[in-house]
Amino acid sequence: MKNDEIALKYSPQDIEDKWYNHWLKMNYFHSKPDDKEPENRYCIVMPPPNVTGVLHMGHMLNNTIQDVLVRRARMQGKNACWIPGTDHASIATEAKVVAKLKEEGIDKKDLTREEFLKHAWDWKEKHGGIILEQLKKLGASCDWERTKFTMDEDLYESVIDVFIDLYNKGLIYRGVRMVNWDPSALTAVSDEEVIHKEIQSKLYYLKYPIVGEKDAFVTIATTRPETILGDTAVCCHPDDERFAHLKGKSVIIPLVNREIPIIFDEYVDREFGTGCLKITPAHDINDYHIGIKHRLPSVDIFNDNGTINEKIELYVGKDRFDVRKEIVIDLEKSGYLEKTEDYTNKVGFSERTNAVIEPKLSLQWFLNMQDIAKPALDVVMNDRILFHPAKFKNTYRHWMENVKDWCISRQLWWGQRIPAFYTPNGDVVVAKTKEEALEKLRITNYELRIEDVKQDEDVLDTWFSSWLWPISVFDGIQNPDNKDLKYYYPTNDLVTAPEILFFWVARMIIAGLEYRHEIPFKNVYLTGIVRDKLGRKMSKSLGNSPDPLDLIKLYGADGVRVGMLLTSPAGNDLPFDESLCEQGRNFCNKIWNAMRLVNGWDVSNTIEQPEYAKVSIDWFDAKLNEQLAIIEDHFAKYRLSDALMATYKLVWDDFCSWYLEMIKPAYLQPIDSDTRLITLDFFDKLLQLLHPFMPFITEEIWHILGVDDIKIDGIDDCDDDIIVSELPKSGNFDNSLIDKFETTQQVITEIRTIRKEKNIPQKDALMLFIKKNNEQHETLFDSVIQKLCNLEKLEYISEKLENASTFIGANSAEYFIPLGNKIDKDTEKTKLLSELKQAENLLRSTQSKLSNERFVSSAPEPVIALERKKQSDAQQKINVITKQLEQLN
RNA sequence: GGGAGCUUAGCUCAGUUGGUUUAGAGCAUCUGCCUUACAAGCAGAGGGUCGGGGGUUCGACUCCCUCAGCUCCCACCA
Repeated sequence: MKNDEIALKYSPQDIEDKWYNHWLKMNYFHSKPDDKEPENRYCIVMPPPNVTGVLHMGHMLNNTIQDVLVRRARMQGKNACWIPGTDHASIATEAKVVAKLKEEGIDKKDLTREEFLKHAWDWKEKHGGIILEQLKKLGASCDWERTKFTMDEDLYESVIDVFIDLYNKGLIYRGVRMVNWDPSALTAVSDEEVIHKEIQSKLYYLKYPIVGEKDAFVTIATTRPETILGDTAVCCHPDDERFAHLKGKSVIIPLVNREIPIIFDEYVDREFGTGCLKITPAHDINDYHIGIKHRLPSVDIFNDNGTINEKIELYVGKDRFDVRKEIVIDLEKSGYLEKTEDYTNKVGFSERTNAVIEPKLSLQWFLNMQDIAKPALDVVMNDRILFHPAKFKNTYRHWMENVKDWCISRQLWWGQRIPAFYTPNGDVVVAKTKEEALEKLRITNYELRIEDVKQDEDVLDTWFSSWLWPISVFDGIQNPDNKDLKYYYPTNDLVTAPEILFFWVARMIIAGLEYRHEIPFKNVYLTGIVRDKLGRKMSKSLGNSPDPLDLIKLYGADGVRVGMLLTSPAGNDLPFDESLCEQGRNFCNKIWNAMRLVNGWDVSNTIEQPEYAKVSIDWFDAKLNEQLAIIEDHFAKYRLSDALMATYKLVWDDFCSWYLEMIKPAYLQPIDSDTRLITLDFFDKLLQLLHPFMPFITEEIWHILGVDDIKIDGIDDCDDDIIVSELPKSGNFDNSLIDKFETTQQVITEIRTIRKEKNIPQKDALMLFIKKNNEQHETLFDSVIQKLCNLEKLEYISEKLENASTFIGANSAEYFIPLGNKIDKDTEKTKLLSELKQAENLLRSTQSKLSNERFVSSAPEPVIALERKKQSDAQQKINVITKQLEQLN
């Protein structure tokens, strides 16, 4: 393509869809098992986003990282597979569906389970997968043919099978748990849906008369006086001497007039309140456990809607808050209220209805985690699974060592329904179908009919399906020997957020070890949270999150990807700022313009390769290989931001600012063909290196600079797309070349500074005279200095030059640029004096070290040698400066 | 209340088992340039007593103690 056909600025909108469709058409994203060895296979399973969700910045970061990893693996010749999918997210999705129905005037309570699920599936069909379509705009190279959904038939069945299996192993049981009951919505809500707020409330001190002792009381403090209706004991600390005399006694509940025992338990905090606690097992989880320990009865005082139930003889049918007011008055009247104090405590509110949450005991399904968690702890502690960054190992261990049983039932309809079946008299069996359940139940009750059998109404926790994800996407639960599973499992990398380390990552490891006897992934890359400038988490409810698709429109997908990755080392939060995307876009444009430069050259086969081009090529070749090794190392350590930054600097600074300036021919002059070819080769390698980060622009430029004779669908040379090209590998390089050029760069910078100070335009040629003061002086890059600084002459001299601007380079070489009357002795002198001061400081610090006996005797030899070299360098420099100063005077 | 982590330039972060410089990078800032690849740019420059204090050491951003501030996780007190 000719330059006059190429846009002056990179325009992502024109090419992104073109290339994405092309990649899809060529089926590059699709992977199937082949005969490659395990080390040449690469697989990531995407953390499935909520099926009805829309793309937010967190997804952008997470999926950009995965795409970088999978594209790099693909270019390393691995059979790379990235499996996408969505999660049914039972709570969130059900809430959305309920809200949508409400808008239509439909109340969930008026629907049957089947009717509701029909609505939910309709919603899923309509909105499900929008998020996956959005990921395509980002450039995500997922194997879309393998897209899964956690409620797909096979994944659904896998969950049921696992439940049955764990039940049969005796690991799943039913138990009582305190749930967060929303008396307004009449449902239990999850911990995540409870908002804790600080509330100004009161602490009521109530007097309980002691049985058999006249006018003797024990005082307890409570924030919820209405719950005395459900008291079944009063509890003190066994070592608390104040209450020692109460052992074996009992008290009367005020107003209720029920006698309850005084018990002793170390749970009680002696410092709080009166040191004496009332026990209400039905309405507090701690009280519940104390109740079990001390075999106390449990008195449930509330109806589901938060009113007092009929079993309680007082205040029946009245609301809990009304009762609180009334009971305080009644207690006071009867003389049982000792005092009230202001008190601040935290109260849970329902996120959905804003009702005060009532802790309520209920029967739930649990998974015993004790034994199955152990191996999952080991594989992380012994580094079979690596966390990036490793600091999360601590948090993981802490959790796994204190693991609690997992409550896996949820009072919802959207999800995998628990395969437990009940008879009218309360017998329970676990079975795959109702028919199977009936069969089992008939063993003891052969008269039972199918309509007598009722399935559990609850569904399983969403995580109980996602913990199987790395296995179930391959149908590995139902088909443990299938080819895909054997090929791709264990997967390589998992990219996710630290917030769900326990909810999800730990449980996947547990499931992997339980069902495959093998870890599910080898590396876990933990991303941070995307925050706004004020440090707040970006969220839809705060409205502080930009729409990722708008950003892509503005800056291009590549620009946004670079922006996301620039400041997000693994495990660190990402303080997002749109200017980061701007930086990404600017980088695209820089690469684009470098392409326009290289693409626009006329080539000559007759002119010889200039000396400056030869050395420049040697230098850049060394630099490239040096940086390739560094970038490979960054990737090996999962330091993606560092890898990107190293690439960024290699392209922008080393290639564009130095190399291209060094080799580019004068205006309208042709370039020799050798230099052009090698430059194109460098460019290709850089594009390949950039491709995982910036897939679109690199594919476009790859084709513009590539051979352009074959065209398919208007696209050049289809067999040779960068996405499937072979990534360059680091090779040997001459390190001394890099060092030598570094001193050259310093010389060039000094000359540019002089030009700037003296206001000499670049087009005015200068003369440079150099006085070597050391045999080590390097002349290799003189031709480059001459070219970049526009020197008409570069000459070595043995005597100092007057009326020249001077500076001192490496090895104390003196550089002179004759400027005639432009020289101002005073400024030259100040310059020299400040350099002298620096050199003297260095000399002093080295001398003090070297004169220290103990330093010389205990420091290792190389350290001392270095110090000696610093000393002699400083000394030499001081001598040179001193002489120059003498001449100025 | 328990646990983990963090504190280096205006911002975001590197700094590997203490000794490669006079502690680095990107962005931002300042100065000069519309120099025919690129003003979404070029060239140059400035900026840090490495949170405070103490200790170990010939030598500390790096190791130990202590104080202060911030963050996250878990559990929540009637």
